[in-house]
Amino acid sequence: MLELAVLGILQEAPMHGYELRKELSAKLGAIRAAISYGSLYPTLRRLQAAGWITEADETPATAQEVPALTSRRGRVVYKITAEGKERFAELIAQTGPETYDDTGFGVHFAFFARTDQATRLRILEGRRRKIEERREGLRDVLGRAAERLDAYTLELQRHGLDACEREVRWLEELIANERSGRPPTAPQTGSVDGARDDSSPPPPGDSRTERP
Amino acid sequence: MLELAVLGILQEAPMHGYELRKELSAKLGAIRAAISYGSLYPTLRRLQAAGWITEADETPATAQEVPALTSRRGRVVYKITAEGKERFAELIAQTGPETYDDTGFGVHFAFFARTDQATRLRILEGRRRKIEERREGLRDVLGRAAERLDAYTLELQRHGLDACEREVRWLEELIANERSGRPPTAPQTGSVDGARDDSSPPPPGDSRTERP
DNA sequence: CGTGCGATGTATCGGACCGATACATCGTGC
DNA sequence: GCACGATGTATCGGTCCGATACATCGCACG
Repeated sequence: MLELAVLGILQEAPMHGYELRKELSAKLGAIRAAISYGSLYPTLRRLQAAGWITEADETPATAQEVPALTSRRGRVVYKITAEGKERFAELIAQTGPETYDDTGFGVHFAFFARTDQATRLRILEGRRRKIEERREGLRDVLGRAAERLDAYTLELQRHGLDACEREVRWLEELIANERSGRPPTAPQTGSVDGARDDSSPPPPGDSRTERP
Repeated sequence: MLELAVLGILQEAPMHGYELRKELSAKLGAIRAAISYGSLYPTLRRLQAAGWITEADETPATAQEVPALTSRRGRVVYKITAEGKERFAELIAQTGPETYDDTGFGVHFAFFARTDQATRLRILEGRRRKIEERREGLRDVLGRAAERLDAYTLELQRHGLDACEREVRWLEELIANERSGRPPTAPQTGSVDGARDDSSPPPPGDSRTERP
C-alpha cells in the first residue's frame, strides 16, 4: 500500500522523504495517522532498487563549488521514473481483497482522480460489499449473542454498526454519482482535469519555491 | 494489544485457539476484522512461556483409556493463571499513547466492564482528545489546502471529518454517562453477567478488589 | 556573542501483526 | 466409500510501526 501511495504522490512532484511524509499525511489524513519513517525510508530504498524512482539532483543551476570535504549530509530528492508511472498505473487499476479493507480502500480512493471510471465503480462496489458483510456480522452479534456480552461491548458494537450503515449510505451516493458520470458531490469549479490518459502532472501549480 | 485481548477473553472461560479467535471476533468485531492465526498462536506461546496461561487438560472426568499410540493430535485448551489475571489487571489499568489509537482504544473499551471508573474516564477523555486533534487536522486540510487537492480526496477528508465529529459526540455522551455513575445508554435489565468462573464485573459500584 | 531549542532531515532496529500456506481430523450427505 | 466443508494447529515471509539516534539550520533570548 505504501508503495502505491508514494508513487502516487511523487507523480505530482519530486520530493524528499520529510516532505513526502507531510504530503502523505495531507492526502491520507482521513484514514491513517502519519506514515512512520521506519516504513517510509525502507520503501523508498525498495522503490529505487526496483527502478520506479531515482534520486534527483538538487541545485541544478547556480552550482556553487563542491563543498566536498564535509561529506554533504543533505536531503535526498526523489522523482518518479517512466517505469514508476507504469507501475503506478498497474497498481491503481488492479484490485484484490486488500483493495477493500480500510487502508487499501482509502489509498485507492485518494487517487481516484487518476483512476478510470470503470475501476472506480468496481472499487466502490467491492468496498460496499465488504462493509455490508461487516454490518451483517455486527447485526448478528447484536441480535444473537447480545445476552452474552456486557453493556460496554454492546455499545461498541452499536457504534460500529452505525458507522457501517453510514459508510454504506456514503458509498451508495458515490456510486450513484459515478454512474451518472460526474465527480463527487462537490460543486467542481474546474479544479480537477480528470487525468484522462497517463502522465501529465495535475493542473494546480506547485507552490514549492524551494530556492531562489 | 493481542496479549491484553487474549487474557481478557480467557478470563471468562478456558478455550482453545480456534474458539478464542471466534470469541475475539465477536467481542472486537466492531474494530478489527478477525485476528490472524499468524498472530494468535505465537501470542499464545508467548503468554504460556511467561506463565500467564497454561494448558488445561480436556475431558477431566470420564477419562477413557489413553489412545497413546496415535500421537494425540487434538486441540489444546488454554486457561489463565493467577499471574495472568494480575497481568491483565495491570495491562487494563495502564494507559499510554497506544491506548488511544483505534485498535488500542477498542480493546480497552471492550473490557470496560472489568475496568474501574476512574480509568474508564481517563481513557474516554484521552480518546476524545486524540480524535479532536485528528478532527482539527482534517479541518485544516479542508480549509487551507483545499485548492491543492482534487474532488475525490476532498470527499474522503469530509467523510473522515464527519466520522470524527460523530465519534466525539459519542464520547461526550459516554463521558457524561460515566460521570453520572451508571453504565452506557442501555437499559440494563440485569442480564449482563458473563464471567462464569469468578470475579463478577461491577454494575455501577466500583470496589475493584479482585480477590475472591 | 553564544547558546539552547524547535523544525527539518535521514536512517536503523526490534517487534507486532497479517496473509498465504500446509496439514490433520471429523461429521455429513451423496 | 468418499468428497467436502468445518474444525483445528502451526509456520514463514513481509509490511508497517514506535523508539531511537544523530546532524543541520534559523532564530529568539540573555
